[in-house]
Amino acid sequence: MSIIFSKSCEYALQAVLYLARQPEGSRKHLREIASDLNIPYHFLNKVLQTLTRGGIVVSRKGANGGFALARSPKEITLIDIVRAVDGESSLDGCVLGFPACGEQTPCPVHDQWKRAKEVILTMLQKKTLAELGKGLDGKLELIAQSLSAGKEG
Amino acid sequence: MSIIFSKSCEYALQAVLYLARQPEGSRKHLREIASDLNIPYHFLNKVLQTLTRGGIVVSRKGANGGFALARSPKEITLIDIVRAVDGESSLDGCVLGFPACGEQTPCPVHDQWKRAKEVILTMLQKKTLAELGKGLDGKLELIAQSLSAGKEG
DNA sequence: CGAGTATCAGACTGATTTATCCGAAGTATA
DNA sequence: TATACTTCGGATAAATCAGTCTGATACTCG
Repeated sequence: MSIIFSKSCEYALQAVLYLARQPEGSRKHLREIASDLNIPYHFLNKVLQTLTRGGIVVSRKGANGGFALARSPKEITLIDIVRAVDGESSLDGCVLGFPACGEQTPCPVHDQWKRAKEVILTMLQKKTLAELGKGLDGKLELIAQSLSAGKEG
Repeated sequence: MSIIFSKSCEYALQAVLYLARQPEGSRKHLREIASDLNIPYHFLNKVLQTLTRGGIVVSRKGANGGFALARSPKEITLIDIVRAVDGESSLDGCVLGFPACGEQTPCPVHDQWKRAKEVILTMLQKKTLAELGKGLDGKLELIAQSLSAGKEG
């Protein structure tokens, strides 16, 4: 299982990254997203509902329906998705679980964890979806390929 | 819930840190550890059994029994405990959940996550229990105090 | 309007994690 | 040997997470 993020959150991040790479104004069907990213259809359904309620994506029912980003990929960072899915405080709390850990009574790794957290937060909020998407032109396809290859084998 | 570590692992880290602060050669009862650290007795029981099997602590049954570190606090780092409880590969895998993420086909945050992972690994293996314990003389007691105060209030 | 399509919403199942309980087994002391 | 004490280990329950299913709702187009 993943570190840091729940499965729901992983799927959400993948799906949003996927939508960010679509031409602006277009919509993608749940069916297509799930199949391309190899995510269980019904599970992704719920995740996308959460993202819709969270204002990250917009949805449209019926024929010609589907999902699209609610805002431009230039205005969304990964932390927005994490907050919408795993909640606001998923990065708070003492990493060793001491309930009273804080600046006055720090746990043995308090300062070091603080530094690690900063690196993680930077990772999540420094770049927009647009910038992240650019860096991997063609790579998502490669990932998807090796992915489905692994499924068949 | 915690990032990175399971509840079992958190408890294990707390308990081992606690044992590292006891005079060498002494033993502590499960009852006392659980009460001091405010950890569910029966659950900590299981965790300490795991640590015993993992060679982190030694146990002794019966009167005058209890738990103690298997080695000197100078020879144990936190990563040893994490490995014994959460398993070897708890820090592996793509943080976004892409199964095919790697050096050839990196996910959008692959390099940044790599850096974060290094910071975390350093945190876990750079200092020994002895060094970690020294830094917080008296502080664990403070933590425990505010902890039980919170329980009563 | 009616048919077809696609998301929405909630209930449901299964797996894993967390937490609890209790009898068995080992140890010290008298 | 008897007794008290403490960990060991398996069974079980509760809670959370992951994944599945189904009917309702909303939209498009003929």
